[in-house]
Amino acid sequence: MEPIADKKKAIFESTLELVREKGFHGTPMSLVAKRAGVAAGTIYHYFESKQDLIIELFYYIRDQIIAVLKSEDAASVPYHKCFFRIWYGLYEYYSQNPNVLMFFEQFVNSPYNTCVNEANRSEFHKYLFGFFERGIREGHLKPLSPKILGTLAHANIISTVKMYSAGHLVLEEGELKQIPQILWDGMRAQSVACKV
Amino acid sequence: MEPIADKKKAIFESTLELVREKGFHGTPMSLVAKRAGVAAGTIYHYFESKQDLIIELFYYIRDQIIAVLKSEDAASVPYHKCFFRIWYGLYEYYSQNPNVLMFFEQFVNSPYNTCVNEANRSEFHKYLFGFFERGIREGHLKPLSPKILGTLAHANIISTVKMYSAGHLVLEEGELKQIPQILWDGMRAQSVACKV
DNA sequence: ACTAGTGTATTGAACATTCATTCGGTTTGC
DNA sequence: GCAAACCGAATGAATGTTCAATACACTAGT
Repeated sequence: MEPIADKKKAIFESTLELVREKGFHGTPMSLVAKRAGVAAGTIYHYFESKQDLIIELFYYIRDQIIAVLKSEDAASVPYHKCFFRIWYGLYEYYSQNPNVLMFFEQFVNSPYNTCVNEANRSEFHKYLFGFFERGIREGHLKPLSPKILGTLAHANIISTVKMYSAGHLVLEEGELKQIPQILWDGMRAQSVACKV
Repeated sequence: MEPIADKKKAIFESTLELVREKGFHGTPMSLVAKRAGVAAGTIYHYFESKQDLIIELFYYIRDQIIAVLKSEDAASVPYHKCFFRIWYGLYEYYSQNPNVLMFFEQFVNSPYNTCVNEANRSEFHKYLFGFFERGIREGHLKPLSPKILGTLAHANIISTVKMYSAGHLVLEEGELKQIPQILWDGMRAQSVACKV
């Protein structure tokens, strides 16, 4: 994987910022160009069209998120610990990259999402679901579909970050620790004695 | 609250469909008009601008969702039961109105969301958080902020519906029952004996 | 070392199109 | 007969994209 050309990266970052500020429809190519410090025509040297730019950008950040996932997952670490490490890892990443989160959320809820073929979209899911598949297999988690557990976990993280960045969340000491705990308590294999 | 004029409702429904199909930026007023069976100018009789239309539409569906919430919440029903009733109620509503869900998600992740003042946005939250406040007060739920529990619960419902409507979820018998159960197990006040 | 040559990167003004909005006129309901 | 509802072609601004021209990087030949 060769390093991304400077200008290409600048165009990505510029688009990320603008989409957060103004949405897809309020982000003209002329502004993308200006903020990236390039000419309008240059964008079309790297990308076929606006749609192409946005889809490529989606892949670009998808790979970053996968990297976070990989860095926090380790078969040598106890599963329970990995679970929390991944939770915090993604939480940190999204918190520190709010542009990414907003773009991501706008993207997956927009018709662009259907432009991405299944294989590419689920590259991220492959890793996420794999982790939960392991948890089920090893008996740490309730025996549901890994897809379900993975999706619910991710939604949990994302909505926590959104609360935080919207300023709705007073991060009282320990409150941040209890959120992944809710998730864990809900998903972990219940001992029979606990049935209410 | 007087009943909404036929044309106005037609414009709302048309916009809902189109936003799902093509996103905000791919939804021209001319198409909204055509699909609603009205002239372009008529839209401007009911709404000041496109932005106004979209924000009004947001209120329109917000009120529908509040209605679902109210219809499933009843102080006379045991809390635990209400919890599941609300979960299924919203699940059903979003499942049967996928346009609403898509619009809602696009809206809250877009800059339009910042056009809505806090009081209006949180009209829905008022009811949702109120329900969780009660659960905490009565000792059914973990003593976290109602905002946190409410937001996590809603995210849980929404991502379940999205999984379903994306076709990723094989609704094996009982699998749908386990998802709110995960939520409940995570949020309910843990009896001390259960600590692992 | 110098030149000519070749392909890539970059520019930004110009173009064609799209789209939100307007407005003068027409219909409808009372 | 009047006001509100409605129409839809016209308008003007905004925007994605193109393209002819320029700058740059690199090689090969002398």
